[in-house]
Amino acid sequence: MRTHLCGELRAVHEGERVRVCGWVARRREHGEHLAFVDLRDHTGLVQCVVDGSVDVRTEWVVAVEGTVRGRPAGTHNPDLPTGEVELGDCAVTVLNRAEPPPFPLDERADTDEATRLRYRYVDIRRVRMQRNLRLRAAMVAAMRRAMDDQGFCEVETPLLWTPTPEGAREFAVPSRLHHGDFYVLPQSPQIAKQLLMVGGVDRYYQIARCLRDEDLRADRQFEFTQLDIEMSFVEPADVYAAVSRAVTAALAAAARVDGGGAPRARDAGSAGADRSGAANRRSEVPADEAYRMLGQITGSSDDVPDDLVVTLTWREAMDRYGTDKPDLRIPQALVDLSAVFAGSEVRAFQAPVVKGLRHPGGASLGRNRLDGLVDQAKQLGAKGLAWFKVAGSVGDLQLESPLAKFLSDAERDAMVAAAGAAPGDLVVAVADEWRTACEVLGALRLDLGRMPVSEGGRRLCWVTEFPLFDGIDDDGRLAAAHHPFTMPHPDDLDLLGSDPLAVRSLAYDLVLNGWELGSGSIRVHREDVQRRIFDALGIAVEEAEARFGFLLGAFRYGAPPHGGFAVGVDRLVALAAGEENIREVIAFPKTQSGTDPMTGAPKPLGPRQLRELGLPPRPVG
RNA sequence: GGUCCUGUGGUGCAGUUUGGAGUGCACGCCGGCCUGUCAAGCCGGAGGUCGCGGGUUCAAAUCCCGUCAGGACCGCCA
Repeated sequence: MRTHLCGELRAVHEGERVRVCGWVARRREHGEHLAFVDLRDHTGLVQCVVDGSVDVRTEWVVAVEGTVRGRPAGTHNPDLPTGEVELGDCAVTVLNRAEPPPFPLDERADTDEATRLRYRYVDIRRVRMQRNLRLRAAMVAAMRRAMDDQGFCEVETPLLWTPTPEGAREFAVPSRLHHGDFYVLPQSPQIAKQLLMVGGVDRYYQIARCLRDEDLRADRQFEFTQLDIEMSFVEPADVYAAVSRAVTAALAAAARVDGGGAPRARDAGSAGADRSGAANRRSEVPADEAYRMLGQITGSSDDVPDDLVVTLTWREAMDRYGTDKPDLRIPQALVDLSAVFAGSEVRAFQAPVVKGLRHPGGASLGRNRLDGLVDQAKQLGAKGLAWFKVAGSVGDLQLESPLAKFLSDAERDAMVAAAGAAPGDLVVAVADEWRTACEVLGALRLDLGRMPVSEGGRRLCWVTEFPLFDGIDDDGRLAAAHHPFTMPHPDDLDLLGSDPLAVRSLAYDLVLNGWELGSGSIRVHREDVQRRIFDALGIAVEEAEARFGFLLGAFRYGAPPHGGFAVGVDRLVALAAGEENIREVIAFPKTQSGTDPMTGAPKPLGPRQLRELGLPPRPVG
């Protein structure tokens, strides 16, 4: 039906008679003797010249047969890759008419997302979505290649799984053959992949769809995709290495797609897409930056600053950034002011820990903004927030603050020094339990320093040694931070009985610019250790058998030491695409309330179907 | 479950603070003109339940209450 793609036509094709197919991006008519039709397909846009009038409209589907020719002098279009040439002597065949699109496909337009989702099939025709979907495909292909090259075996695991009362809420699927019983859709292939290790697969991966019935966010959909990995006979460093190769391969592939490889999706559609705000929000990763990162992550390059990729323990991350997923693009870190205020008369500072944060230039913040910060701190669980505007000059500092008159000169100078503050800065401080103080200031740090995803470069870090347990759950029992099969840190095994909350684990996260890209752990493979963890969690033997029987059973038949990881593909692609939310890299996402404006899902089931599934009829009213 | 933002012809906005006629801008759409445009240009035209419901008022896009939808976040979540 076609001989060429629109976006590939160049001067080398001059003289060739070609046939291209696509959608009418625009039509420019100059009376009855001359008309221009810009034809668009997924590779780009080419100008077709019709000697006469032509009955086509925007978004009609047409085939154009024409002769490639150089454009007359002075009519080249430098905004188009095909701008040196055009199709002349065109014969236009209308393959299908189309109603005017419900919103402009032009990249400059900024359309309400609900409308875009309702007509997603039209939205996908736009350059942005074409580019994002191709970027995603290229990154997934690169990850597959990286895993294959490292000797991993791709295995599919069931979508119809068994309920496991652990972790996230699950989507339930009623059984037609066993009324009253349910399958669930997997939150992740976690248990299945561990069984594959028992099965001797040794190195497993899967581009796996995961489903969690939890409230949606900019970075969370009901269904999302993970590069799921599990490996036998490994230590954490082996997992880091395997994951790093896949992630850096994906980022390098993204750089190639985005940074100059052919075809360049951004050239499709309208000319001059660079002028659009939407286009400017995207980041273009130059290939050399991706390779620089690759060198960093694998440790194979010496000429890059060490802080591009860092490894932090969970405790360090909390202490310095107040979160387990630090955005390292923000230079400010939390500082400990406990020593400064150890003997303070300020009652508010008499707490286990006083932490501070410098906000450069923050002395200019108005009272409203400051009150807002105080409210925010309280909402996050702090008893209050102290703020100090630093004024004066070095050697003669003054503080502007409700608390200023209660501070001694020594305290004032020590605080300013500890915070690294200078006149014109703001210092905020929280006195509380260590974790609360860190988390509150961590949230404020993000609020004060947040930047668009496409700015500030890419700052990857591994966060390691997460706590094994994460406080007390609603039933008064200890809760597993990761999942109950996470291996305790070998140095902390003795604390399992005495001080479980202090036990570190061999669980780790990969974090990029404040986004949690993935997480994993070394798993428990020995029954005695597993029993001690269940003991600490308050899970009786019978209960453990009931909930995880088949896994524990499998572990009795020769479980190798193993561990793994899962990379959030949607988030990785979104970051590479410079998108603020993952819906932009998913073809058919759900809205925040979990609906699909295009299909109308979720919808009621008919009475016959309900009966077959053994479900009660829908209540009326 | 909660906090905040948004909702005005097909699209994107202004108008809402301080109530006074559905007023305006840009794009698109329809018709006409136009032989080198490329976000074509020029002329004309059509198109509105100001998300929905209630209240206050002589009068509501505007103020109040409720509700729905979309989004950001908290809770929740590997």
